[in-house]
Amino acid sequence: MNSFKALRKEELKSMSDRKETKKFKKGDAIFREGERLNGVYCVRDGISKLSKLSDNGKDQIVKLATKGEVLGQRSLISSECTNLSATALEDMEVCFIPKSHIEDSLRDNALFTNAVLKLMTDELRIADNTIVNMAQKPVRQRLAAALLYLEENFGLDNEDYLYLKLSRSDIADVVGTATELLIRTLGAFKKEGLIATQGKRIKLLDKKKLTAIKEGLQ
Amino acid sequence: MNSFKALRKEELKSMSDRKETKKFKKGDAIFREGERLNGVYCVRDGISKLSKLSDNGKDQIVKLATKGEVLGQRSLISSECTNLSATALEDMEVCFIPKSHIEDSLRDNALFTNAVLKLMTDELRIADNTIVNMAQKPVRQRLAAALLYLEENFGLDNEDYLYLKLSRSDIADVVGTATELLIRTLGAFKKEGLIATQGKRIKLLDKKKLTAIKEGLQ
DNA sequence: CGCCATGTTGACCCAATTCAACGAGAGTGG
DNA sequence: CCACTCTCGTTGAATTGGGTCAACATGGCG
Repeated sequence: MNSFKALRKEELKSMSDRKETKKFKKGDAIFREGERLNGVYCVRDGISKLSKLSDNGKDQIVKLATKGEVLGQRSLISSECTNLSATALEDMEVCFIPKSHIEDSLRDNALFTNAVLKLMTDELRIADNTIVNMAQKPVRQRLAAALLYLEENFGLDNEDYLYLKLSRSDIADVVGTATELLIRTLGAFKKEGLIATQGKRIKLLDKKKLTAIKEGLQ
Repeated sequence: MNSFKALRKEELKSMSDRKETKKFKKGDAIFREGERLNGVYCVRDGISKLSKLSDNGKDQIVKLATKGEVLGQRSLISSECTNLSATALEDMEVCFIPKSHIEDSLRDNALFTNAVLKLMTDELRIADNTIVNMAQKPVRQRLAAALLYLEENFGLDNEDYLYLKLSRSDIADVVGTATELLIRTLGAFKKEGLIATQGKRIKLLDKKKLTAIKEGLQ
């Protein structure tokens, strides 16, 4: 899933030479909506959220990006300001790859370009599906989907709780609803025995039923 | 906006030689969600909708594609079944370009690949914005946005009505709501003097106010 | 220990869906 | 040319879903 696998050895070496490794603390902004980037950020460790502020002042999380994923490539390819903000959800280690490197590889390395292209088409498919979900499905279904997604992509900690500990309001921003309703819906899931919570931590107890809910069968 | 501009003359010629021109009548399916395509469709004339069926049985229109736009390239690049259905909204003329041609050009013509890549990033930005709108904005705002979009992209007929005459339920599928609410919201706009209607035809009367509504200022 | 951010709950209100009914135009077959 | 039916547009009323505001709890952290 990492387009950088397609880079030739020399390119990789040349990138490693020049790359800066930056560290971000939990909560730090990697970049903000509307900034002009002069490179991309490749996540070496930690998890970040990509979000966009709506007119009404609320954030919508569009994507969660983790190790190996690249932030900001879109803005770079279309040479526009960033459409999204990137924020660290954990302490992160990120390496910065200057614009010129990416441009060179896009021009000279067809394998790389095709890998990026494939990534984009995958993201586009996901985005289309998300549009349908947001437009057509109630919060209960979207929350079930989000919880399963969090387990699928970020796994569990050593006590079987979801590894990624999002704040309630971050989960609400993923689902696209108000924090209060998110909490109430989590409460409903708990009452139904689908999840358990301890503080902000969440454990999935009945993935079958959650899947059924996600698909609108309950 | 057309990635085919980046094709070399020989490629274009070779494509023209082999291309089949297909005609579709209003309402015809060009392809359906889940089909496997062995080529892409380039719209020569007419307008089509790209839509996806949600679990709950309702359609969501994700994109409207018109002259010069290409349908099905995503499925082809990621070699998957189509994620969306394409349906003719008017009588259409479409030319089919077989898979092998696209693959050849993606392999050999970096200019073409980069053009497609740029297209994808643009669509991805639009998709992200749509996600935020669907998740965060009420129907009234989304409808105002949709009407302005229809004027912007498809223009007016000779009586200043929106050129593209969508059925109420198609507009509802663009906005992501039920037909009844769509009609009521149109009614509200009419009462406020923002639009006029004659049968299914719609005329925008006050684009400033519509823009304000779209942005959540009213 | 106190403070501030976050989590939680209740109550109220508005937005949106749903079901049901009716009207109007567009074929279609008699 | 007229019923006939079918789809589409429209309206009403009932119900549910979701958002908002306000209050209060809790829990890390200086």
